[in-house]
Amino acid sequence: MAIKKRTRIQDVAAKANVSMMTVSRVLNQDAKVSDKTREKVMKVVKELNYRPNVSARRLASSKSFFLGLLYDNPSGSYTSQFLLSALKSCRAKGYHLIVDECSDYNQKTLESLKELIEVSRVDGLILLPPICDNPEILQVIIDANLPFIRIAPDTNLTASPFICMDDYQAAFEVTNRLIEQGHRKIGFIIGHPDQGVSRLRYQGYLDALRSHRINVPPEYIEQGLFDYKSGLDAAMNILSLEDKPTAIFASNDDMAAAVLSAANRFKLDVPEKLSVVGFDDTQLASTIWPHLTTVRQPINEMAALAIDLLSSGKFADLSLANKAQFRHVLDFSIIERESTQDITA
Amino acid sequence: MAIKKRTRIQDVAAKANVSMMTVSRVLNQDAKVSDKTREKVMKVVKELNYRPNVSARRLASSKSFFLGLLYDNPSGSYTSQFLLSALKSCRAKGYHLIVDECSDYNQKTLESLKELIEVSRVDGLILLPPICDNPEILQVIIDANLPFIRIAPDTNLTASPFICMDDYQAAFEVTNRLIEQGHRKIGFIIGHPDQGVSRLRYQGYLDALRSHRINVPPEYIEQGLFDYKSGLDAAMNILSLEDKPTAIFASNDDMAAAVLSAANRFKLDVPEKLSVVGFDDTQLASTIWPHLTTVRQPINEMAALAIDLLSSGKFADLSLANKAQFRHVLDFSIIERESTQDITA
DNA sequence: CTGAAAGCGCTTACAG
DNA sequence: CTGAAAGCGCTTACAG
Repeated sequence: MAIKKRTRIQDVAAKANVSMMTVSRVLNQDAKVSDKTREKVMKVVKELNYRPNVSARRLASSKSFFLGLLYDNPSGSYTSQFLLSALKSCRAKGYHLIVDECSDYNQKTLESLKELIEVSRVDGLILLPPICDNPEILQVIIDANLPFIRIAPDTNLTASPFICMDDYQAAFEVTNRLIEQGHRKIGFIIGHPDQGVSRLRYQGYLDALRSHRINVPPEYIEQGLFDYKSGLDAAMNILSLEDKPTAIFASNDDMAAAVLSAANRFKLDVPEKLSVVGFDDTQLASTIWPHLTTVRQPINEMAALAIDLLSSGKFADLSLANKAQFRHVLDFSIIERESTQDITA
Repeated sequence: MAIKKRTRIQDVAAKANVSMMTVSRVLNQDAKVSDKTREKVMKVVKELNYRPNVSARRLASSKSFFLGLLYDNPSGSYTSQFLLSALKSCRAKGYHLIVDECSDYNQKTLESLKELIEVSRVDGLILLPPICDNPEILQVIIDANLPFIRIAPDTNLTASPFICMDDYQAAFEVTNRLIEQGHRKIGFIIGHPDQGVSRLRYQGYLDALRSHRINVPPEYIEQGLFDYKSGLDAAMNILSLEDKPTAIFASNDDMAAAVLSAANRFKLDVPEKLSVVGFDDTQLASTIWPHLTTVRQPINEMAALAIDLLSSGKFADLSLANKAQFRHVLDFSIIERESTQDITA
């Protein structure tokens, strides 16, 4: 089979009657090209369907066209969904994503990170929660003077631009929704104490209750760890109470799934006897029965934005001074499914 | 901050008193180097912690050091687990993985694949089921004369080396286990008809019953599609029967989760009144309650092996003549959890 | 078995 | 605003 030669920058230059340099400048958004030349070049680029050779570009330039993604928990569907989106965005932008797992945080993690910076020479880094709040890791990245973006960070909010959703508002609204549906006795399972979103969701829940002058007994509130087991323990405690709540809001879907199981053990039909709300809208939410009412996180959008910020030179301008570019709060939505019910009737 | 210069092949060559070429040969496993020279070079490589620059290598050589992964279903935890492992293995071998989604199979899919081959110039491809059985896709890859490995293929078994587990044997054994536990009335939910593993699992179930001379009424067997909804429909049908089974074996975990929900609706306690078995040991299996008894697929091992075969030059030797290298059947294991119970007592 | 030269396809740095 | 030269760090192809 004859192997088709890939179009090179030279081919474009020849056909457009300019030098390679000019083509290179056009492609790299260099300002110093006349509009006329730029258009001429772009026309040929499209005709020839030219796509720069990433390896040559990487070799010649100071940029590596690698981006790194650091994550903690490989099993979470949050992580894998984010990863898939990030991979897709990177490919579209001619970058490659290097993924590094940082669970079991230890000295090796830091060495692995340093290798990512020094050997792979990533141009930028994305940190998922909760690794994005680890001070030692942040310090290494800051020392290397590397651009990085954090997803839903909790601390050091001025250390880097970050992307998040309004966890507080989402929890507030979904709690409000339960109240609208007639619920007054609403239990809550708090998320993992290491994650900032846990506090935000908890506060949203509390404030929604307060704004309706609803008091909730302390036994209705349990600490969880974002996993199924902790959710089950918490739910068993709450549902063992003499005076049971009519609804339980769990800080993520995994724990909400556990609430479903606990309700089952207590022979409490969901949603007839107990409404259950989760958070995240992971795949689990529409896998278990009844399907969970939950809050959808814009995971794909977060990933795409992170890659976009890091790959487009925009990052250089970012600073605390430039607030608008610094903090990105994306929209969530509340998904009502079969696990909640209006009890005003 | 002073940027540390990366060690280059020249640095190694200089320190080892040989030419760059010799270092290159040692690193690329070229046979024609004396043992003495090889050792000398390797010693320096280790001392300097030299790691070749992938981009330079890629640019100079005919290999791209890119591997492609084609998958269908992005939401399956099977897919994401495979992906994560493959990513890890690739990085360890100096390769990069380009991931391409082929769901909604259409003309665009083929074009995207051609781009992967012609523009990205992948050195090899991994196909996940069921895309690995698509004849048009296979034809494109074969025409391009590209090495590829399929995971759990159903058809065209001689078209490429493949990796799988013994789905038949696993289904046989897990059904046997149910029989040992006293179950005689065992329902079954078949997997998606497009996937070869569905038939293998079904056959394993049938043969286990037959080997114990157990007859099962046809109403105990339902067709599913590997998703929750189809599993729910199937389970509702089976559990609506007057003479209910004491156990249901679903062809994957998602459908087994649905059986749990259906049992719940019929007020059948699991495992007291109904034992439930899944397949795959995805995260879901240990998330829902009760935790599922299921078959663990060696997903991580499959991914690592696929990358290993494609990245090590071994592939060139592979052919039908070399059977041992052609068909890789990895070990499974049966995981017993809380969804099954012995009823002989 | 080992090496000197050329080149992969880009960008950097310097000119004009 | 545009271009000619040099070089990124490797490997291929050719010598010896």
